[in-house]
Amino acid sequence: MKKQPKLRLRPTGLTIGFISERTGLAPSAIRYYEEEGIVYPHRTDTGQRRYERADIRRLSFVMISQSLGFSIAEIREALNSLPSNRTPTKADWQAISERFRKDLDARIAQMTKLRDQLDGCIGCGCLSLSNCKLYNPDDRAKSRGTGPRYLMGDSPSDLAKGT
Amino acid sequence: MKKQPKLRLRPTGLTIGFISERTGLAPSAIRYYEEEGIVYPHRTDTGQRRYERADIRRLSFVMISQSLGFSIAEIREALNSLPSNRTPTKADWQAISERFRKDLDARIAQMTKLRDQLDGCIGCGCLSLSNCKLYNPDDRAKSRGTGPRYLMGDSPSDLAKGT
DNA sequence: CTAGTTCCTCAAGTTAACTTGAACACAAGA
DNA sequence: TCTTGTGTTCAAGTTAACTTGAGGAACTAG
Repeated sequence: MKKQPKLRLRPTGLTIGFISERTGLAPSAIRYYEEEGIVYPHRTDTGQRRYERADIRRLSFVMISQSLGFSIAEIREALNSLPSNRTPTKADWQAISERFRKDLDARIAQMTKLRDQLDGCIGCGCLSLSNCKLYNPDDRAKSRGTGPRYLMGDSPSDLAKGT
Repeated sequence: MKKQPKLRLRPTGLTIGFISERTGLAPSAIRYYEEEGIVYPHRTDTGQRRYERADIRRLSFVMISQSLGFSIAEIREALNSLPSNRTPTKADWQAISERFRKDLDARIAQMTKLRDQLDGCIGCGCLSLSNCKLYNPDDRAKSRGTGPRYLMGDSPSDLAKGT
């Protein structure tokens, strides 16, 4: 039932379908990543995308990073630190991994702290008070959420007013 | 310049503006939480919402939980375990806090594990291989993301086919 | 009583990270 | 050659968690 992948490679490079199979990403996602400046395939004379082997690793890194909670923007920024003139080496990848590791460490520490405060604080009377430790804006996780989520004193209007 | 809050309470209950000031939530957010089944204020005969003091704590819990990464749906589910016939006690709140703590513990452990694998794995040759530990679906953080994010073998079509 | 503030509803916009669909071009195999 | 199978673009839909705006109604202060 399963079609043999057949290494669609043609002298020009790897097709999007091939990349899709190897990474597990949908072609639409891979095209989206191109719009987002994460991969830059070249085109055949008829306009089809052709990728390099290094792009598989690039996209794999994206997937892993996302599962760790990083946004496309953060990932793009990190990838920009890779050399553009040559294929990234092991050391190049480890350098950017290091940055993410630090961020991860910080987030783990913060969550641990919040978790420890949760037990003591949730049942206490301070829950509605502004001086509760859980309310300390510094201790709050950065809003890694979705839509317009302008948490206290961080609204666009405030920024516009230049306060 | 700042208006004295004046405890807008009226025999009927607390107004949305008062709740908004105490929690820091925008009135629009509070109304949204009502749609989402998180608070159920009663109405005056002219249709205005009136809240109880316990709702402040309820909403505070929502904010804390969100900062810990829980979704509205999860929070609503947790809140549903609170007694509806009486004002929740300290013990009630601690019970639901306990559930979230467990979840937090698990997430921290998972992130720690991923972080530890990241160093060794990011630079190795396995990044593009399907047997890399970082690719193990079980080890992947649950997609807590936003839009349609049907990660490998979890597409709606698969579910529809009843696989 | 009138002005100003607060509240109401409902529809539509926002962000992120993609997916889905239409309409069409190109490529590969029998 | 003819038919699938892939590939391309572009517009629009999706989810979550809200915000913004329009157009009114009601409460409060002076």
